[in-house]
Amino acid sequence: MQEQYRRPRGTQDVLPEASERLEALRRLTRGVTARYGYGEIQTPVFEQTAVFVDGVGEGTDIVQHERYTFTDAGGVSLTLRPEGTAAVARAYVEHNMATWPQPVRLYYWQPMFRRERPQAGRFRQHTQYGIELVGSEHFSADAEVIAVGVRILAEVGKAPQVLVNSMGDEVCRPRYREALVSYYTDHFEALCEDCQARLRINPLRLLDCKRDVGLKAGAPDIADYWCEACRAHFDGVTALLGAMDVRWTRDSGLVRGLDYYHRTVFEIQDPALGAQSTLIGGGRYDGLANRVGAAGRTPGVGFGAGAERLLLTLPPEYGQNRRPRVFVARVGDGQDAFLCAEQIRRAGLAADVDVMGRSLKAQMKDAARRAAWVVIAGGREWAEGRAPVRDLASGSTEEVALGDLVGYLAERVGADRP
RNA sequence: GUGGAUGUAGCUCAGUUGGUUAGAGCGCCAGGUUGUGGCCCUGGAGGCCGGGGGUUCAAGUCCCCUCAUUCACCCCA
Repeated sequence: MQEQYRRPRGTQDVLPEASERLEALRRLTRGVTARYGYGEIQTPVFEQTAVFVDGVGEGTDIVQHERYTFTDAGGVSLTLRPEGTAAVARAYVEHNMATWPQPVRLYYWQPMFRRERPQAGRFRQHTQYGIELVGSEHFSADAEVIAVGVRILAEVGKAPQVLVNSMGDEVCRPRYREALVSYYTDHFEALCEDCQARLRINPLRLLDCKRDVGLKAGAPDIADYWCEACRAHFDGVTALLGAMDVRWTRDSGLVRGLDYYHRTVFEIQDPALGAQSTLIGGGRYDGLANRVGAAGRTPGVGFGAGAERLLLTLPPEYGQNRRPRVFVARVGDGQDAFLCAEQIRRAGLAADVDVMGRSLKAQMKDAARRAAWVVIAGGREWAEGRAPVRDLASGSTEEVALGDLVGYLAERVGADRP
């Protein structure tokens, strides 16, 4: 086959079935989030490039290699949104949300763009659902955010395991970082190529190495370097998780790649996904708002969840509640059928009608694929004020007076009406 | 960006040591039933065998390049 035009690499056409799944998930997240008091925010698909460069951090992969950046006709550098938090922080500052009653609870459901090499569960455009709890420094805010993530997964039938860690703060992180660098510098020769680079660029990520040759075990643990405040914060968060019966484990190697993270970081994974196992990832970002122009200290916690990735872990029937529809089959010229379908729709039910000019037999065949009930319009019975209504599941046909037709169908299609 | 695997009909695949007009199942359309689906039967549409180049009398089959998909690394949702 000759295909001249193809969708860009790593993007997807969301066809009706997938669309329904996505929409079902969106409804679910919206419902859960609303119960926790979060309001939706929608930010532009693109921002001034500086929002992400300053917000996410110059040294991160996201801004270094994965940006979709362009210059518009006015010479302004714009970047397609690669992640949600920096944009929300920008909006928080721009709209003076610091003057709103604190904390401010926001959630978003938006497409994100990163120029990565696609693979299972990783796309160049994906939909991310995320929440941000801005304005509270208290550990219970972290626990609430994690609870929302756990709740979402529980509602789709998962019993999630939460990985938590603390990256420390401006007091203790530098001390730890120093210890880590000195430890790995002593073992420089044993490090893989990537890790030798990490040592310079982002030493904390050394802990992430998957080709570790046993160095990790002897590496200093950040928990031993936490200052009193960070330790208390971590204990507070995990105590609340425990009290909620959330299964959590501390992962001393869990570090997130974005510069704005501070103290709590967490991930919720699903091993079914292979390499891209992180369903939800997030943490606390107390300094972020300042990076994008906030005057005072504006703490915050949040997470992002990949919608398509989450869908990959759900059974195919998720979100596929096929609603019974009514099919109006045509006998004769078709005007009766066409108008009958209109009547049914006006009553709030879903109805299909043949627009192919097919034979009755072909219409029946078609109806069997897309409907649960068939009304035959325009024939002998119709002329006498009745219509045969066939139940495709049982195969039985009943004749219904035209005046009662809509009511008859409404009663049977009932709760399944769209 | 790096490495591996895979590209034949809408889908899943077959195509023998390179050899005439490239096949199957499912799906789709129509007919068998001038007014009735699911089973069955018959017929039909639909392929420059991902693209380009090369070797050969001859290439879906061999070689090179390229593009795409996919898995892993990297990174992340």
